[in-house]
Amino acid sequence: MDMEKVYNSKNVEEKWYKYWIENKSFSSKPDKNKKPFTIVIPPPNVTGSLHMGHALNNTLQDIIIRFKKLQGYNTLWVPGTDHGGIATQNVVEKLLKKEGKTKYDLGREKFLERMWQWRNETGDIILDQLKKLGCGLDWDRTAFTMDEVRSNAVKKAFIELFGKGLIYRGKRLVNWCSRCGTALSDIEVEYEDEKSNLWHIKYPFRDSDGYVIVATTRPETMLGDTAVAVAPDDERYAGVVGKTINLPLVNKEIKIVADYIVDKSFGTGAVKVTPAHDATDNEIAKRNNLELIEIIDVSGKMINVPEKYASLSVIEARKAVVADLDAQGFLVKTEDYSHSVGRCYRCSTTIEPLMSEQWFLNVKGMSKNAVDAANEEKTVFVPQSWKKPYVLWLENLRDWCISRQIWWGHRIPVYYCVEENGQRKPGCEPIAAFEAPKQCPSCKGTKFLQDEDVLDTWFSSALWPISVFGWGSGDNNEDLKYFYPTSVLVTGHEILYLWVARMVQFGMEFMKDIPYSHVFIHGIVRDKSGKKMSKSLGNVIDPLGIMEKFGTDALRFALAQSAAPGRDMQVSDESFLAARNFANKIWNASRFIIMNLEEIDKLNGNIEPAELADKWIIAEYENTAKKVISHYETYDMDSAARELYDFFWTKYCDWYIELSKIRMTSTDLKVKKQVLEILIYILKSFLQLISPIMPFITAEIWETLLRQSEKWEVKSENKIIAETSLITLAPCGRGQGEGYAVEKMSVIQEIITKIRIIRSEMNISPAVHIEALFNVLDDSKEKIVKENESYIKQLAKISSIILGKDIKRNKNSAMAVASSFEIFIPLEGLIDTEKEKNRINKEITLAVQEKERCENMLSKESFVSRAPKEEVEKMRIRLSEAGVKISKLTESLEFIG
RNA sequence: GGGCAGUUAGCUCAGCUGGAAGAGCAAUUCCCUUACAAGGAAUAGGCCGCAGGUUCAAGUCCUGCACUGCCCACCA
Repeated sequence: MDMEKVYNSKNVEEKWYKYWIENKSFSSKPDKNKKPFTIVIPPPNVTGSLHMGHALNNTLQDIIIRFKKLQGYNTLWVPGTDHGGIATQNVVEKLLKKEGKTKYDLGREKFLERMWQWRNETGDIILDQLKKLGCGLDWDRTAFTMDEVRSNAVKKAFIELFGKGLIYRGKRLVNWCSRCGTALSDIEVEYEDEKSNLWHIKYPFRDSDGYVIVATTRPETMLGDTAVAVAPDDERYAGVVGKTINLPLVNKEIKIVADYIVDKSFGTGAVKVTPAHDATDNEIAKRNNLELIEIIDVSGKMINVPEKYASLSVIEARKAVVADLDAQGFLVKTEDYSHSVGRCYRCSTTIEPLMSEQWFLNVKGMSKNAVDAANEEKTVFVPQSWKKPYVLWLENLRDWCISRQIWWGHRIPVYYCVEENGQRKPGCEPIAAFEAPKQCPSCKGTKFLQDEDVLDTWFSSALWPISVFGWGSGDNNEDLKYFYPTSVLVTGHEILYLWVARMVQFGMEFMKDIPYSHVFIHGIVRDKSGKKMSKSLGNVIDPLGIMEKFGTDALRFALAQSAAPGRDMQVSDESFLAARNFANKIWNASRFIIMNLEEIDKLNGNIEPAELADKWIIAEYENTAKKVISHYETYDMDSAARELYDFFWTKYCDWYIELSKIRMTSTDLKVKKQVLEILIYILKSFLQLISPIMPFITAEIWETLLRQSEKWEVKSENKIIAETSLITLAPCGRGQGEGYAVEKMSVIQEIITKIRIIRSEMNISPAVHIEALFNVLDDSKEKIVKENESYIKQLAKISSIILGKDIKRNKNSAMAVASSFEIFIPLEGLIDTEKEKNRINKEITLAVQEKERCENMLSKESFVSRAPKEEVEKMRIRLSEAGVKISKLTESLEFIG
């Protein structure tokens, strides 16, 4: 059996993923006899390349899926990608630009061909990267939001909503990105603070002297002003409401109106109203029946304005208007001012609110259903704190602008009956249908044109949990019945509204049921200094590089370990290094055991705890397993990872394996076999428990271990760790009732530690075995030491032990006081008296502090009378132990002289 | 403006329903002890953000404040 001295992740990872794929380890079909556990992946964009956020998100999902599989569920994790709408179109447009072309040069059809070509060539890269990450996805089910099945779902959804009258067309103020040339929904706008100015402009009355001063951050829009608004209760303007103003530069008559939304404490208390280019102003206009003048067009150029400003860009117009206002004496002052500006979430271009004819989805009913589901705890948030903002958002939702003026996406399935020349016939209703209708129901015309717009990419994303199971393509869908609703959605909070809320809305609308019962919201991965990772900051850690350098299991473990639900995390090379070291520790502990199996006959799995350490490690393990399982179930991956780390390293390796060496070197193979059975039982259990986090290394060790311990006579289905049920869920039971083992063991551990300290501080070489004498202070503990002398000898390098009462200290010896023993280490010629004095003095200081603390507490009548009896008793014990310690230490100090 | 997190060792973070401050990394000392130097044994390092309150007892519960970060908002 050759195991390399250091864990080599590369070969192992390739080997096992290939094995899993070949054996269809991740595929799942409806099975009435098993409970399903289902996750659908948040589909990465086809433009995506695996970043830390993906790595975290998918590692967490994989941990859940693999854990649930161990628990015996019929698990399914559905993979797929999102076509990514604007983002993807932008990428291809950039490529065209390098060739000196625009999409218009190609035309819609050729451009889409180009898009598909690009998608087919590069769109699956991220899926391959998920394979490297070890994700147990059922690849036969790979879905794409624009493939045929998903497109059918989109059409079906649109047609249904259209039929119910929930989708409608209207001209409204929308968020417009002039670079992308499309409308955006409210949440696709990102606000960012920007330094700018607040311009104070004089608006003179038309029929009398005087003026009002308005303050604005957008002076150019004054060209489209149709009113000035003031607060109804603003005394400064009490007399002027209803008066007319002569709009400077335009020479147009506008009214002064009163509206509650105006905040009299801001600026001058008077607001210029540009209904066609500002959301608030638009509402003021509606309430006051104001005229709407569009002065900015879809390309961001000025229109319907005096000739000298026409066709200027917004920024140019701003400069010109400010200059002219100033020249004509209307500009009162210019203040520095910082305010937030909306930007396109895909290209960062400043968003221009403008009037546009778009498709909207009325979301009121759906939102209410989604809110109810949350309030009835049908959708449970982890952590719970996300429920409130989620509900609040849904409750204040405006209708969703679902049309986009781009080409890449689901074209709106609405057909218009047209004349031969392509003109829409005014009397005929638009028809929503899967395909172009044959005949117009009203005019019997046969020529149709499809709507030019495509749907918001999030429309198809919202259908994802049902479309991946084929909703919209054929009836009697077994998959949908069996797997829907899914079990949990795992996502970062940045798409809670953009995506999560909408899936719930659509799920309630089309399936009358929530899409998932749990929403597990994890944090964002940040860099070492707490900054969000981004290409522009250059602080990105590439997960692929980490996998290459430290191994995939190390990456996964490090991510799991810092993934407290709902909290952002910082990762750095050090955390991956530590995880890599842990993987290596697992590897080497296993290697030690496997090496020792060589001369042993096959093991049968009979566990017979023969001595204290056996009972202790079993008790410790079962305790750990209980906690870890509960942590997995509550998505506390960080706690699970930490618990496993601590158990394995500090309990199993540092103590149990070290102690097992006593029996391991025994010439009696029965003794050796007995301890190996336990070593392997614990190791296997541990490997299973941690396998959801570290699937590769555990699979490799599992196989090697079974091959060696059972001499290949292992049932084939048991070879694969992921395909066995969790043995830890059925503990052997030998650890039960052994709580005392933990206590007894701690007596031994304390003694060993005390001796180690002496060795370390006295600089005694580990090669030198020394003598130890124990003066028993507590009779009840004497037996424990007597029975387990070998442990002390082994781990503290003691050659012989003398145990008894009234044992006195030798000259030239070091001493220490453990809770129930005085320990003497004779150090003829080795002792450094000064050092020993210092050490004992230090101990005394600590003990005195302890004693004072206890006395203090016990002297308080309130404590003694009010605290629980156990606490008072504990304090008394502590006091007496401290007292003994001090007297023994002082005694020995005097002894040294 | 509203809401939500966080503030514990030099760094990254644990500390459950209140009862003697923990881990990893970094630092110091000693050790290649036949699983592992990607390791072992030990050491040092903390007014647990600040101020009050509840309690016999507060890192832990309550209130206020400060700072940091995030989300939301009709920030002219």
